[in-house]
Amino acid sequence: MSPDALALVARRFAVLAEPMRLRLLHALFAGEKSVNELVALTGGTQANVSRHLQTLAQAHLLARRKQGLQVFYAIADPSIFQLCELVCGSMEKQLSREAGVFAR
Amino acid sequence: MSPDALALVARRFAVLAEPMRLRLLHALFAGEKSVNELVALTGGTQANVSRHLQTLAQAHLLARRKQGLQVFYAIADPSIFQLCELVCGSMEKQLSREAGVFAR
DNA sequence: AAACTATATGCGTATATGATCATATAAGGC
DNA sequence: GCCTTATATGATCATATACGCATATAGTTT
Repeated sequence: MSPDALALVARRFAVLAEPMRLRLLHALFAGEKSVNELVALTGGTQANVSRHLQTLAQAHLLARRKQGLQVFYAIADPSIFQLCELVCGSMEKQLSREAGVFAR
Repeated sequence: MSPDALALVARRFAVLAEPMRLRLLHALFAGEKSVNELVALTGGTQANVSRHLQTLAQAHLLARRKQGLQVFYAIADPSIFQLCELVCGSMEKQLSREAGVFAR
């Protein structure tokens, strides 16, 4: 495994390592949304949401589509879905005997 | 998705977002190894390797086994293998037309 | 017990990155 | 052209964390 490849994989994980970005991805699971919609759905500030969307787009996880005044973002890398399933599944197992954070 | 759950998933990704930790996981793909072996394999300092191993163990990704003077670490969460396959596969697609970082 | 080996940890520093505020850019309506 | 709306970005601050050095702990050998 070359150092370059390692750095790229690490970067990919780092992009996924922020709660607000996970919130945004989760909100986009249902389909394409505008920045304003995402601001409303996540409860973040406009500036912060915009920045995180840019981070996700630069990582090629989101696609950006401009239409008039609005910018629409959508999930561009379907492997995200499997990734989340995998991680959530693994963590449910780990926490199965502890408090039911994932339960409800 | 509760904020608690999001924070936990984000934490899981953060643990995987460091090149040295990925190096250690990669080295452990072949099976259990002592800290000294991992120091030799990764080229890191003993202190740094020890710290990263602790981080991975606290995240329940590695199991720790003490035997005499040595401590052996091994992959405890098999979902790691699928995770890496998934991410690497996704990135190969993304980079397929660019420089062959993953090629060789 | 003293010396040695393997591993872990406290501390200081450098760097990265997230949040906020204010402002800039871009596009549409008047 | 001017005003409004939607989004992006520059500057700053606060926080997190990786690394290196030195040292502590645990276990072995003699």
